[in-house]
Amino acid sequence: MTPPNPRRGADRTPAPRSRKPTMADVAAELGVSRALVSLVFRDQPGASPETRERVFEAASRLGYKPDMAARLLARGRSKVLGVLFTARNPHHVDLVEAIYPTAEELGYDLVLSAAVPSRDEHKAVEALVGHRSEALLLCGPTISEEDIADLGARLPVVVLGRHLKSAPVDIVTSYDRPGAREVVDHLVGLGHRDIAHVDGGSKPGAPERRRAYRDAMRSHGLADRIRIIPGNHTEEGGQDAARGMLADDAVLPTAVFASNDQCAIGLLDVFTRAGVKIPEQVSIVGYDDSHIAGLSHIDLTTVRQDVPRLARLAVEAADEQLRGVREPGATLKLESKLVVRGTSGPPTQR
Amino acid sequence: MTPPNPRRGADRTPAPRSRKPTMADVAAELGVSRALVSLVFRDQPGASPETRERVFEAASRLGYKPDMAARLLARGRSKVLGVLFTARNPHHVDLVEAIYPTAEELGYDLVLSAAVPSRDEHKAVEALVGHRSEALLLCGPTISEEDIADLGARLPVVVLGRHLKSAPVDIVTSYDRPGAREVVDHLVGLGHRDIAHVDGGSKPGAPERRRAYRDAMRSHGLADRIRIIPGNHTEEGGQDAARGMLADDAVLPTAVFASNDQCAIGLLDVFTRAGVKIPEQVSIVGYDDSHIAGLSHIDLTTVRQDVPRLARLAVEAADEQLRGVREPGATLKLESKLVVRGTSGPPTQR
DNA sequence: GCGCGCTACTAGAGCGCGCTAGTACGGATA
DNA sequence: TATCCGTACTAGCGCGCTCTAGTAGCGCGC
Repeated sequence: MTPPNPRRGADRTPAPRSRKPTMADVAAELGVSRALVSLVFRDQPGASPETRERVFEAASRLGYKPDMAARLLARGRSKVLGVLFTARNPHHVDLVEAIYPTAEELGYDLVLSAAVPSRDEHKAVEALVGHRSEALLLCGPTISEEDIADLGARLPVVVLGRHLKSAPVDIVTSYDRPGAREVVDHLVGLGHRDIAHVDGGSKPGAPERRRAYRDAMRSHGLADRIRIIPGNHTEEGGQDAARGMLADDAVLPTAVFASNDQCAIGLLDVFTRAGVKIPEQVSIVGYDDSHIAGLSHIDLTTVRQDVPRLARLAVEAADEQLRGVREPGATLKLESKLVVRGTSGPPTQR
Repeated sequence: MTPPNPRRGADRTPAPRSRKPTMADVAAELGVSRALVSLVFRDQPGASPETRERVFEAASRLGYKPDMAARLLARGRSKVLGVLFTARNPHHVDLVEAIYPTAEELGYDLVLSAAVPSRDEHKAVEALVGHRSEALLLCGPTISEEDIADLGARLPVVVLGRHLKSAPVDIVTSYDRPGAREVVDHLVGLGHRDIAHVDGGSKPGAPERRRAYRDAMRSHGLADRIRIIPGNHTEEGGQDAARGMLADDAVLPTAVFASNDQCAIGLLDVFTRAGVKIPEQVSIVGYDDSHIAGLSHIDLTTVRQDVPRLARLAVEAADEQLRGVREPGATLKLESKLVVRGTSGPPTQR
């Protein structure tokens, strides 16, 4: 007897609750075979309507629920999609919400795994793979491109909101250029010329937005006004950037385009607190239009990504890879568009 | 041949990727038994250090990862905790973040299931059970007490942040009375007398907070100033309540105590937008101290729940139930405390 | 020299289910 | 009556793993 498991029973039945009923229990109850019960629960042809009725009745009477783990194991296909997201990122939360309906429609079950401070993305992804996800949907993953490529070699992977040079995975994201372009157009149209950009470092989407900002500024003849302030995609990043700008001897820009909404909110926080009037003294524009941006108290001008379609395309891409109808490596891009709210307005004269 | 599955192979191997290696592959590679590989991966005694080394080496060379589904099936204990949360609720997100470390410490794996608009809590819970969760942690569940009791009869359940009269489940929550008491004390101390409460209807925690507000008001001799405005635990709830108060002919209260942070933020939104100065004209206090409340732009005075301890106690409670060391039905309550920030201040004279 | 206990390992059943390849049977066709 | 077909069902293997009950081999004391 091995010390860690003195008695099988003690470990197998943790609480004195009644054992979960299985398919065999239902079959025995009705005096039929397991296979028949299985047919009924899989909604496959081969059982008479009366039998189906009886099976369902007996099952609910016994409290039988199909066991996913066994089902996954027995089926070649698990029909489970693993979703990695960052708990703190409201845009990711929006994506997760939007992924559910399409997944259900295509017959997939979802397993979520959150990257949180105490648990990095590697662990989160391992958990998903371990739970037999057939494919992975990664919301703005920050792990290295090599790691993503390795994952992509093992199973179908769809990356949301991040560009990759060359990984055997599908990519679903928004065009950054038109969005950033619209932001700069909007601000220039309001009369701004000193438009700074707080970037997101190397976070997903950030390099592209930075580049798009630069291009848009140049095309407005504002190349000499390009000002990029290092930041990242968190409130803290925005706060730090704002503090830096306030401490700086140089005058404040009249408008700041942040790399995402959280960063913009961080800017908003520090500026408001410092008595800087928004948008009179400084206009602020974010990116993502996460649900938090629309709150009227925040009321952030931002670039809306088409979250429902992003989510739908991502799930469909995963499904296509799983069905083998095409090779991985597709890149799908959606239009995004400016949503003007209260944090942007014409600059006041100095 | 059944039409839905023309060829087994076609359905079994969705993509032309190489089959996932199994324990048998690792064992064959080394010329040992599967059981030995199993021992090594479970970190059980009975294998020599050299063998362990060789097993790990071969496993990583082949890209072997243990298959959870099979492991869950074979093990009596799955060591999986199912966590239900509401994606949109930042306090729930905080809880999820906090649950991970303790779960890991006690050797549990987590499966998350989000309740989102298109997918109610019943479905989310079924998914958790189907994925073989041994126990359920429910963050502020809104399903009926009967449903929770039924769940509790099937497997260990721990409810966070909601009181229940009589269900065979563990409850981990905060004392509402001292928190609400502190809020009212604080506001009264600042000079407020017209302190309204926007409640959360029947949402988890709301009835208790409402009652605690009433009691606190009474004990300050402000029974005649008690004013309860129907709301709920979303931004929209707070917004509606604020609009109602603004439309009302009666004068605004000088302070509003909201049933949770999201509701408070909704109030903040509408008031700010209507030109009501916060906190000069109206002080606003929330409840939960979710990470969003601390943003300096929101800077909400609120009641902090001890999220890390709540999370730890919840996981420990689930573990205790699973180990059978006690019957379910325990109620654990933690202290919570007021965090004074910028949305509360002395009332101005009228 | 023999049993003893220990370490290092293996055989094989079984977890709950899905799926292929059947069988049994009633009725239509030849 | 023999053949064929379709419907309603069943037998039993196998998914990848865990776990109990072993066995083989080795040094040890008496």
